[in-house]
Amino acid sequence: MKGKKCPNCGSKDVEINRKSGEVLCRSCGLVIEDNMIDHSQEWRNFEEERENRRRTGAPITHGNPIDRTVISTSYKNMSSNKRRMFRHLKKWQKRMATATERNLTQASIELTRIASQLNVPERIIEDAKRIYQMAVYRGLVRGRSMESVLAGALYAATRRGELPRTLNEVSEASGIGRKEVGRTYRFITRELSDMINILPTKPSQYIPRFSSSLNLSPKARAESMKIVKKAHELELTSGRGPTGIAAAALYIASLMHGEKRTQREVAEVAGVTEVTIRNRYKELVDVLDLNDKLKKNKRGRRSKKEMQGLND
DNA sequence: AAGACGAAAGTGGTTGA
DNA sequence: TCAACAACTTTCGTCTT
Repeated sequence: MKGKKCPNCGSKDVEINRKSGEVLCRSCGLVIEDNMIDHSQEWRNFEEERENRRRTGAPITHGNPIDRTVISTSYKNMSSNKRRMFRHLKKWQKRMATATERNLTQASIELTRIASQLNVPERIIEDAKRIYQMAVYRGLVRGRSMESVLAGALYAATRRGELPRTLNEVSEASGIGRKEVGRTYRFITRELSDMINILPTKPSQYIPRFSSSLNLSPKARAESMKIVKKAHELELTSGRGPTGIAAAALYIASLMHGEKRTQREVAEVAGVTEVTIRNRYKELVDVLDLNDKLKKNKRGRRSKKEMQGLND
């Protein structure tokens, strides 16, 4: 399988996935060949099928059939009728291909805009682009807005890149409702599960970002990391939302080091409610035996300098 | 008055029959 | 396909600082 080029972007960086029987372009995510598996597509819509195909442009399944089946340019030995027909098909082929390209260009611009609000590193933005492209080539955007799929792709990419943003954050940056982001995220990751795999996030992945949003000292941050680690060892984390655990750990750490933050403040940053923090807080304090340590610092107050830091 | 606490009812997703 | 279920949210009254 050497010398293969991606018909979409021309890159020679092509990968063969033996498990799924697909040939995948590493640069743009296009599935070039898929001989073994039939993922039955959603765009089959019986009555409306014919209409839909025309109205929505290229009937792109995973692997763009237009790129795979290049209509011959040799018109020899054809009747003039046939020739006309073939020229017609050619024209359509070109149109549909450029429509997809335009869509991807537009998406790329939009994605950059959203991502810039979240301080996401370039490599994650690129990953999100690739995920979006795969979604497009598999027809997963149909029935969804481009923005919501982008939001889902970006959320997925931040998780893959081990720098997860919360659903709240992605929702705010993209203007897509939080539930909607979650739904599309779940949908596209399920549909693309053979190409991308996403591990559950860990509370520790949120600590650095949250603690800096809360202006906590490095000492308090290290403390919260310790708490999270212990919680993990004691299996207090399974089935719980990782952001809630991170939030509670930060809250506890803030008390222990005399840098008290209110539950409200921590909840805001972590995108959970105070109730959730209280629940995790209780569990953590019970199991980790932190009661006496907390009592010592109960009078901890903020310095003026810290207050200043919060006002920007 | 602000923050913390906890009960109770509601939401949306997962799971297993 | 449906009901049971767990985690989380919303709302609200009460206690604490």
